[in-house]
Amino acid sequence: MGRAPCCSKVGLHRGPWTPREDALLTKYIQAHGKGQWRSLPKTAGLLRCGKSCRLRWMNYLRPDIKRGNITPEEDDLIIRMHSLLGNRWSLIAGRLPGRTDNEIKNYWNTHLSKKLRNQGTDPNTHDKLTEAPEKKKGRKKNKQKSTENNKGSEKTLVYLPKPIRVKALSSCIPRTDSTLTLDSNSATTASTSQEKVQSPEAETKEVNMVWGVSDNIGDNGGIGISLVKTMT
DNA sequence: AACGACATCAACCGCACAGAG
DNA sequence: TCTCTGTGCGGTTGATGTCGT
Repeated sequence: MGRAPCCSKVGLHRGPWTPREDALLTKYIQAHGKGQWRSLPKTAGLLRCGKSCRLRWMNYLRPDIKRGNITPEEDDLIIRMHSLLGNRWSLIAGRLPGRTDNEIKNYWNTHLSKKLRNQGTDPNTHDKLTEAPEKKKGRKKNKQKSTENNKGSEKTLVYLPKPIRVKALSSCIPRTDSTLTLDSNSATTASTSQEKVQSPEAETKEVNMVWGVSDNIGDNGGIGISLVKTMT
């Protein structure tokens, strides 16, 4: 918003989408399918850049989108997935039917990181904070940016594996939102060599547990994650 | 009621990867 | 092998809503 455009977007509409633009985009995708984002705006009659169209569709217009009302179960799942995967929002979103990476990212930044901090857990490392959780009385005076928040936890440096792209993720981990049931034991497993998360959602009902995580970067750059569950 | 501070979230950006030529 | 194009991701911004004084 405040930055210079990455490509020539002179004459293109920016900012919030209007219902008319939404309708145009939806209509076009319903008729032609998604893809070809670059040329889509032109053919659909939209004065937007392709990226913007894609984002709008993926995050808000897709018919299978479920917005708001994140359940405590989803809450818990997000937290555990984040402890395993870090800020790999798209991977986390892939495990939450109808949720988008953007929504989860926002939800994490606004709610969950705060919640964890109040519980005395470092939202970045998921370790126990040494200092007492900050007591919030009313609203804070100084607005802290997320980057500054990260600097605050500079005591314990944790080297999470560098976020990697998982090739053809959509085909490996179906985002068909029917594959995951939060409270069932028949959870899906990611069965690729690059990403293997052993159905943490299967244990959502366990309350007092500790997850030990060891991330191994494989030879092919993939992540091997092994979970060690310890009941407390 | 008015104002300022803070919270939320939609949208943007740059970067990296994959595939085609 | 290199370049170009399309796509997807994570980080960040800023408009707007909400709350406290």
